[in-house]
Order: sequence, then C-alpha cells, then structure tokens
Amino acid sequence: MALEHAILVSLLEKPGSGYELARRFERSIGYFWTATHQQIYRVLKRMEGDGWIDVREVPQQGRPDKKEYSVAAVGRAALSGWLHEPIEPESVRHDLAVKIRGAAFDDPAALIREVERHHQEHADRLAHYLAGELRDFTGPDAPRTPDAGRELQHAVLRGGIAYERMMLAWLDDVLATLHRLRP
Amino acid sequence: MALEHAILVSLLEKPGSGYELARRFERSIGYFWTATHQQIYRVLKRMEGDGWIDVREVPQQGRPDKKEYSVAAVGRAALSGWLHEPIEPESVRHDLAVKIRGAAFDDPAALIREVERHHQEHADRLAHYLAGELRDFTGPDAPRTPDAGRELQHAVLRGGIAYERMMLAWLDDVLATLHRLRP
DNA sequence: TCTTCCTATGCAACTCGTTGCATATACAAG
DNA sequence: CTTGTATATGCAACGAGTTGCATAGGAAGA
Repeated sequence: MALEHAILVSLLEKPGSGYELARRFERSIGYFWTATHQQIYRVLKRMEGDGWIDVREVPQQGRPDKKEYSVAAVGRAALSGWLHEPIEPESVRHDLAVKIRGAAFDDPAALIREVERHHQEHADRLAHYLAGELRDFTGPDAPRTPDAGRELQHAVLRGGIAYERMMLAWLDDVLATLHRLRP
Repeated sequence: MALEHAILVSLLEKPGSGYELARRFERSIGYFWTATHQQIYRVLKRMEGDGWIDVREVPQQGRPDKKEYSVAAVGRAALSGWLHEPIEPESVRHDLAVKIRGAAFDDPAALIREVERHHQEHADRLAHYLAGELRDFTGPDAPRTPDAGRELQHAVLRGGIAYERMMLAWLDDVLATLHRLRP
C-alpha cells in the first residue's frame, strides 16, 4: 500500500495538517492518488505511532488549532526503502469499460449520455491540469530556477495531461461506435 | 461495486465456471478489471444466493467436475438497472507517480531501472493487445459478420491499446527527464 | 515413483477503502 | 439569531480486496 508513502512525499514537499493533506489529495496529489480525510487521519495516527512523522500543535487565529505533521528520520528511511523496492504496474478498474461491453445486452444508445458525461468530466480535468501547468511550470509567472523536485512534479503532471487527452480521444471513438450501432 | 456486474457481462458473453471466469479476468476482462479466483468464487456464491445466476454441475473427463454458471432473469435485470445508473469516472492510483515525485528526496537515477521495467511491461501488454486485435477483429481470420457485441468489445480493446501507447510515450518522457537530472 | 503442473473449488484472517455520523470554532449572510 | 460555509479532527461499521493456506483428481516427465 502506498497511501502512507504518498503522504510522506507530500509532507516532504511541504509539512502540513491532516486537513491540508486532504485538500492536496483533492488537488495535485489526487491526480494520481485519491484519499478521503478519514483515511488520511487514520493513517497519520499510525504513522505517528510508528515514529515516521512528528507532530507540532499550531495555534491559529480565526480558526481551530491544527496539528502540523512533518517527516521524521524514520519516515524518510521508510520512504527511501520503498522507493528502492520494485512495484508492479497498477491494476486497472474501469467501470465504464464494463458498461460498454454490457451495453451489447441492453440498449447501446442509452449509454451515449453516460459516455458524454464522462467526456465532459475528463475535458474539465484536462483544462484544470493545463491551467496548473501554465501557472506552475510553463507560464510567465512560473519559477525559472532549475529544481529537480519541480521537474519531477511537472513530469507527473504531463502524465495526467496525456492520460486525459487519451481518454477524450477514446471516448470520441466510443461515441462514434455507439452512434454507428444505432438503428 | 462492479465486480458482480463484470461477472454478469462475462457470463452473458459466455457461461462458464468460476475457474474459467478467473482466467478470463487474467485475459480480456482483466484489461480493465482485475479479480482473483478467491474473490470471484465468493461473489459467485452471493450472486447465486441472490438468484442472479443459475448453476449447472458439469462432469468432465480427465479433469475435476465444474459448476457452470449462467445469468438468470434476475441477474439480467440487475445488470440492466446498473447500466442505467450514472457512475463516477474512476479514481486513479499510480504508485509510480508517487515514486517519481518521491525521487526528488532520494536518488532520481535509482528510479531509471524501475521506470524501464514498467516500460517493458507496458510494451508487452501492448503487443499482447495488438495480437488479440489482429486475431479477433482486424485480421484475415476474424469474423466479418456485423455484431454489436463484437463492435463494443473492439472499442474497449482500442481503449486498452490507446492506454498502453500513452503510457509508453509518457514513460519515455519520464526517462528523458530522469536522464536530464543526472549529474 | 516422485515431483510438478494444470484444472477446479473453497475457507479464514487481515488490511484497505467507503460511508455515515459527530464534534468544535469562527466568520459571513440573511 | 439562525443558517450556511469553511476549517479542523475524529469514531464506528461495513464492504471490498489481498494473502496464505487447503483439498483433490489427473496428466506428463524425470
């Protein structure tokens, strides 16, 4: 399982509270790893117990206090160990593909609206990624200093962009196929 | 959850035993939905209990008897209901992306071998998909009769092919980035 | 004959992920 | 002054997925 490792990477990039982590998982990290706040809090507890991360109570004004987590030496070592372990390429789970093959035993035309919905969702994600790329990497306000961390973040983001573009092209293909199958 | 629906689709395409389903999940269906035989047997039990599928004991020669499952009317209705429900676009989980961003806090060069391994794996999958496409859809021995089911299966397979091609291009991009970051 | 592999089915324990709910502070809008 | 929204943390129950193990018949080869 890699949630704990995703949290370690995120905390190394910038220390933060469980709440802040949950928001990062809705944004940048969520591009390739999803997690809810309940999951994050639970894992943070365990990681703290294992000495992977340190906590610091931070009083705040105008909002509740927070617990700011940062990576301890043990956690850094654990991440390093995991980074050097080989991992298997991810297993895929595409509900939509199941539906498309299932449509052969139902009304294929009824699936068109659903596929169009997914198309819209992926178009939105692509726009969001491209805006982030412009803001953080390729735009005029993006930092110009060479930085391995930023380079790697950009490479991951390019992966997200490539994925969304591929999905949009494929969904167009699926839509054309569904229209062709209409009476 | 869609495992039960994936099983229904597979059984509609062709009835079979739990063992046969497990093998299909290693092959064609596994392109977009993975499941182990333990999981499949467990779900088949529940589906049988719910009246979604029928069982037939089939004695075999030279090998143990098997239970052949086929979709019952209730199961067909359940699938139809699910097909008409909207589903959310899948949530992604890319261990490799976590590793790439984590490499900023470790040795980026150490990741090159791992990325190359993944590249090889995806190249193998692509070759496998392309061979299947040639055999079942575009080759000279493929059936020529128009069939909605086959059309949709082909569309899903084209999605797998597009995915693997996208991954290969992105992994090339990542490799170039990692080489650029070397001392 | 012994081992290994393939077919075929299944249990039990455990971990992980999801869903629903609960609590508390603070600010802004009505 | 109540309602809604955002911050901030958390529990409990359930459902899904993974891992390890167990059983059993038959075929193929050393």
